Amino acid sequence: MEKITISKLAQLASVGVETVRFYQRKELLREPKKTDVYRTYNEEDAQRIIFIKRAQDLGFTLSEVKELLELNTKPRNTCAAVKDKTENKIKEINEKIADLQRMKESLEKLSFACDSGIDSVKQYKVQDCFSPLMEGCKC
Amino acid sequence: MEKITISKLAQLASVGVETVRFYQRKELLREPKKTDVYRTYNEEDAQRIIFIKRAQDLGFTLSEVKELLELNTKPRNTCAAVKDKTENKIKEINEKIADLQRMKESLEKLSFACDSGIDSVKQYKVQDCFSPLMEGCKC
DNA sequence: TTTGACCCCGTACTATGGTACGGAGTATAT
DNA sequence: ATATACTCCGTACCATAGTACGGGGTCAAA
Repeated sequence: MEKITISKLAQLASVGVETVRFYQRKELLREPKKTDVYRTYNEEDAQRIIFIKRAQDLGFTLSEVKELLELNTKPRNTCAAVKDKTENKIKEINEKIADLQRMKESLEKLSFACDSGIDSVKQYKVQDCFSPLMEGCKC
Repeated sequence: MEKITISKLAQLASVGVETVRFYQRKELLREPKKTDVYRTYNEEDAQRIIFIKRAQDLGFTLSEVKELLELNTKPRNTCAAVKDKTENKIKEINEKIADLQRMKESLEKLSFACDSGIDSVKQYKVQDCFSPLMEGCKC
């Protein structure tokens, strides 16, 4: 098995070398032991970076991702604390999904309006179109 | 009806005055006519800002939000073009929802593992926990 | 042994989305 | 008429998430 250098790791995880170094500075990724002069990584490191990227795509910030990653790796986290944080993240995700669903419905309405011709689209103002997003707003 | 000044607008939309000015510079918000020396806003301006904020929360960048807002306001947008952009946004949203759903399932697994006690949680490594997120990855 | 590709490290620069600051004018209440 | 609160404008600064750069060391093949 070949040694995984930083550039190989970056390649495996589809990020830049600088991004790997950046994640290490931010303590999102461990600083691997230097067997000789150079750092040697393993597959878990690659998986970790891929995880970070995915979570980021879902709208989590790097510090939130860090939290997620630490949920079950820090020994001081009691079972209850882990469950608590996890449940909070689930709630956040549920809210995001609900918002996206509303947004989607609005866009579908707009798309449908497009089928009936330009005039009906013109009548369909932004504020009307996205009104489900504005629910509960009294301004 | 009272005049809506910039600070009132900011208050209505729960943002800072500087944010309003920033959105104007970015052309996300119109520069209102100055009836006298000061700018006077209306309720639509407030709704627009609230919309921007909501869309942002869903993971849209300001330039994406701008696109969304321009979907049906620019007269040059033909019906077909509007529909096209709209459909693309719907696809994006569907992908985001699917990702969030997977993430949620993973977190629910973790939460469930917590119920069985600390040992099973400890055995539940990050990479295992979030494995649904890693599907289709061969590294 | 030298050339090219890679590594190390620190520092600087970029874009996004604001936030703050400072000097000047205006509006209003006392 | 003067305080103070608000407006205007430009510019500078901040955090986040990288990206680039430059000077040096190392390694492996020709």
